[in-house]
Amino acid sequence: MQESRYNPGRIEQKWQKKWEEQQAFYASREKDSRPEYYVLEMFPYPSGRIHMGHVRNYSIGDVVARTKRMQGFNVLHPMGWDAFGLPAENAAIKNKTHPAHWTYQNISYMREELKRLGYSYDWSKELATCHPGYYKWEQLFFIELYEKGLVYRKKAPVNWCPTCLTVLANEQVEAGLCWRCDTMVENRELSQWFLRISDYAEELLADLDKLSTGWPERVISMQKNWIGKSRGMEIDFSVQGLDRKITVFTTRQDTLFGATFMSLAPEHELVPELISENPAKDSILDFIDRISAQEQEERIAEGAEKEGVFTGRYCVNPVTNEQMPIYLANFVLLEYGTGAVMAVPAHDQRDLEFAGKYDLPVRIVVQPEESVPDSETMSHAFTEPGIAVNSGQFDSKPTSIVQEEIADYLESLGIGRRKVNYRLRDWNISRQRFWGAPIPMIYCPQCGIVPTPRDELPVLLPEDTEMPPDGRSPLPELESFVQATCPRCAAPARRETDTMDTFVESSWYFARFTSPRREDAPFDAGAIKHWLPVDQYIGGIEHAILHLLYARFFVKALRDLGYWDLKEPFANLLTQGMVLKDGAKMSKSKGNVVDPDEMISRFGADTVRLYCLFASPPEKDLEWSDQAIEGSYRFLNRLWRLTHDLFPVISPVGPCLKMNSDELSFEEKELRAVEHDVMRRATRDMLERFQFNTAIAAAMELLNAVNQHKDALKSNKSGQQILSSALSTVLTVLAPIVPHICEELWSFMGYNTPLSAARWPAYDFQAIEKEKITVVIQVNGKLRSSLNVPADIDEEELKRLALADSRIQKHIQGKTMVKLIVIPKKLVNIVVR
RNA sequence: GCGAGAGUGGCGGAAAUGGUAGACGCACUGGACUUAGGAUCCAGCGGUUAGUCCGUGGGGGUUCGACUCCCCCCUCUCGCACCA
Repeated sequence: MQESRYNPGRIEQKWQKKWEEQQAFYASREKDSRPEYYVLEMFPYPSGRIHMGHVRNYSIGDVVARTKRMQGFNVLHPMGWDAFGLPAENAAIKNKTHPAHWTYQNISYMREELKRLGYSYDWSKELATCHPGYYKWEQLFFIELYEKGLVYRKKAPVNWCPTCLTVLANEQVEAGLCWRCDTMVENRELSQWFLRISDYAEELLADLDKLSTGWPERVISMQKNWIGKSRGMEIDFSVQGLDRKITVFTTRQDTLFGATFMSLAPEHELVPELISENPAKDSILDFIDRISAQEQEERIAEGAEKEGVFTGRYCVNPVTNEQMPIYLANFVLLEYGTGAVMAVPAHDQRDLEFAGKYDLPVRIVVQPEESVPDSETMSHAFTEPGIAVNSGQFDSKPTSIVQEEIADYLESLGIGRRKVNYRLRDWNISRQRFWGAPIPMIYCPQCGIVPTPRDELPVLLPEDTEMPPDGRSPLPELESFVQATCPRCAAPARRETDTMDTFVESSWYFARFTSPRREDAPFDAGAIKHWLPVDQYIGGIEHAILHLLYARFFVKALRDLGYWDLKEPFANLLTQGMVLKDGAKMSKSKGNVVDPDEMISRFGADTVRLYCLFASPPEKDLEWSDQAIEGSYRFLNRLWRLTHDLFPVISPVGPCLKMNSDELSFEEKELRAVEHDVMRRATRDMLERFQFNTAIAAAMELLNAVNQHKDALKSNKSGQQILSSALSTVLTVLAPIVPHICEELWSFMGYNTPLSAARWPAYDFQAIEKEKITVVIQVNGKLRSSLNVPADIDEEELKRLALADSRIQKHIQGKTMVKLIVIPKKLVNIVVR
């Protein structure tokens, strides 16, 4: 017996159980001829509880998965856990337990939370990246990449976070602060493992074009920016009195004649030699120490004073043959280009400021066409293109030409080379942490660095260890872990104790989802071919650079290891906006967190899902409102009540019922027209535009129309059928959004196959066509009247009616009609003078 | 500074290709039903008037007609930033 009151708790549990028993969302590629569709949401870190951002992300993904299924696709929709990471270590220390324990506990709690939301995941594909069955393959990739030369170890100045006690990748440093804990990052020298992502810079950049139809412009531009390609030259300058040359990178070789001094990064490798005979050596060393000791942030802070020191040496400008004093300058970065800059003060603002401070010559070599700047008084460098002057044989030519001609000239002399430079650096994946995938390398005193043999993988993370309370990784002191035998010479050796950056795990999990239990290989080749690339990827904009760039790189690197011929991981990307409360991101410190569990127990999962999708379109930020969510709850109650009220007259006729319109009454046609039009709009909004808010609005309109027409229609057979069809359409459209209540009402209406397996109906275009339509009449483009006329009215008749309209008459009387514009079925515009 | 996105009622937001601005919802107002209602139902709801006029950040322009297209400007958000 049906309850008359809407009880979300009861029905949600009921349907979740049914879906699970029936394995309704199990994805198999065997014996399935349907086209495949892979929809994936960014998997969560198992922090303990899901938050509203997850709910929004996964609700969007679930609508996509469910609509695609209804559309006849074989949908893969998996979920898993990005399970390595520092918080587990901190929690383990605090609770005197093992990070694995904390992590798996969180996973089981959060899995239940997700299940309570009714997402249509294929839980049989679930994976956790901290499981040896997962990271084993990551270790294999590491070794294969090492053997291919795409992994290397080098001593490098690294970003060290003193709070997290680990190294951070450049991408993980935001304005000089640790991305995770906002601590000021320090510079340190450490030997680290790097992935050669910079080898793929050009391909990563070029392939962004392939993504331009499926990815947001914003993300593409951020990635382009990050890769930072610039074209220019490397130019050699010989140092006077030393058999050395300094190589610079410049994009403005056309200004070479204006290069009047040289700026080096204080850490530049030639510096010791350059200053070795300088009597003021000590003060120069002091300068270097001072600058090097500066925090990264301080050194590159906006408006930081230009500072430098003269080395006492000169180099020679190869085209003017003039002496250029060599300076060390605080603003020159060792990491970019060659760590050396030819200074052209007239045409570079930084160089101009530096020249002003140290009284160095300014020589104008590019002029705008109209005016001539004065090198004595200029305060802003002229950086635009212009005409070359003071540039020998290149004079009077436009700089764009000079660019090429100087490049040719320097190349012919062998002192310069055209060069493309990228801002993208290699990816440092070493972390001095415990809770991560161990880097599978062995240090042998005789043989050096040797990979762990493949048949010894995985290098297991010890499960019986205790976390040192100071937060350091226990691995270096854990002899049972560290002690190894050299695979090459069998001598006692030591294991690498660094673990991998957790972004490595998330760089390939989407592929593992296609065959997550496979034990003899990372991927099932057939499954890869079948499912990949991900058709629709959904997640937060905060991953626009880090995660998405790494994943793209991994796909290309694994392609080069022979795993697939895939070029890109994610064909389409949807970046959803943040969930805000009181205009700000939810956070514990602000005390504006809305707890999903609490909302679910108050209103039910369907209401929470509905609100998340209705309050704004997916890409925009969503402002959480405790008041507005009640509106969503009210709507579901209305849907429930109306369906029950109509119970005596409704029957399972199917959505968008095909009927012969000629035999219907006016009201019947009206409702039927709304129904089919709503179906049309919902199809467009949900399937093509991912604008669920307007699709929901359409469903609400249809329910309003049912309510409005119900008394007139429920007394006869065809009216009842129209009502039943309209209600069925409401349920069908809303099924992907609020699946539990729709399933319940669907079965209540008498359907005996579940809505989750129903087909997305086709609407009847003719049903939408109305017999009488409203045509707007304008005079000089201003709305003056409107007419209710037959849809098939003849144009001449429409003009006649428009001109005869009394309200129109008033506006055109005594004036000359210049023009009469008729837009069929829309409007008439009378232009008078 | 460079790149991207966005400015529409009290609020969240609608308006494919230029063609009734404000769909849908929240809040609010009035009414009905009720012992009561913060439940539900019905009606109203951009501003302003006597029929009007004004309204999509501001200013120009194109057009019979502009939230939509073009130019200039302002504001906000995000990303990058002493990148040579």
